[in-house]
Amino acid sequence: MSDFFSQVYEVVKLIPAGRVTSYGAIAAYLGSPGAARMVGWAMNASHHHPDFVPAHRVVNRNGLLTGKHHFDTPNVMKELLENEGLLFDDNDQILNFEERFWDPAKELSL
DNA sequence: CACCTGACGACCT
DNA sequence: TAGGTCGCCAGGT
Repeated sequence: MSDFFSQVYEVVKLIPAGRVTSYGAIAAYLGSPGAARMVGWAMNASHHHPDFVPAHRVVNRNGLLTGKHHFDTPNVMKELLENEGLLFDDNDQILNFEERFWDPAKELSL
C-alpha cells in the first residue's frame, strides 16, 4: 500500500470527473518530482489494481493525450474525457487545460 | 546478474 | 524552435 504504484493509484482515483492532472504533478505530490515516468508505468499496470483507476484523466504537462495508444483504441481516452465535458483541439490537446487541471498538491493540500 | 525500455519533465545545447 | 541528456523507479529479457 505504501508502494509508489499504490500511492499513484490512490491519487488518480481521487481525480474528479471532468478534471485532469499530469504525471509530473502526481510524482511531485508523492515526493519524487523526477518519477513522472513511473506514474505512466503505474497507469500501464493499473489493470493489476482491483479498483477502477481513471487513467484517462492523467495527461502530460501540456494537456496532451500522450497515453492514448495504451487504451483499447487510440480514441477511447479522448472520448472518455469528452464524455466528462472536456474539449480538444486538432492536436488532441485539452482546451482550457489550466482550468481543467487538478493539482493534487493544491486540491488535496495535505 | 547486466542491460534495455518506458503513458514524463526539466535543463542544456 | 528543435533535439539530445539525465534523473526518476520498476519490470522485462
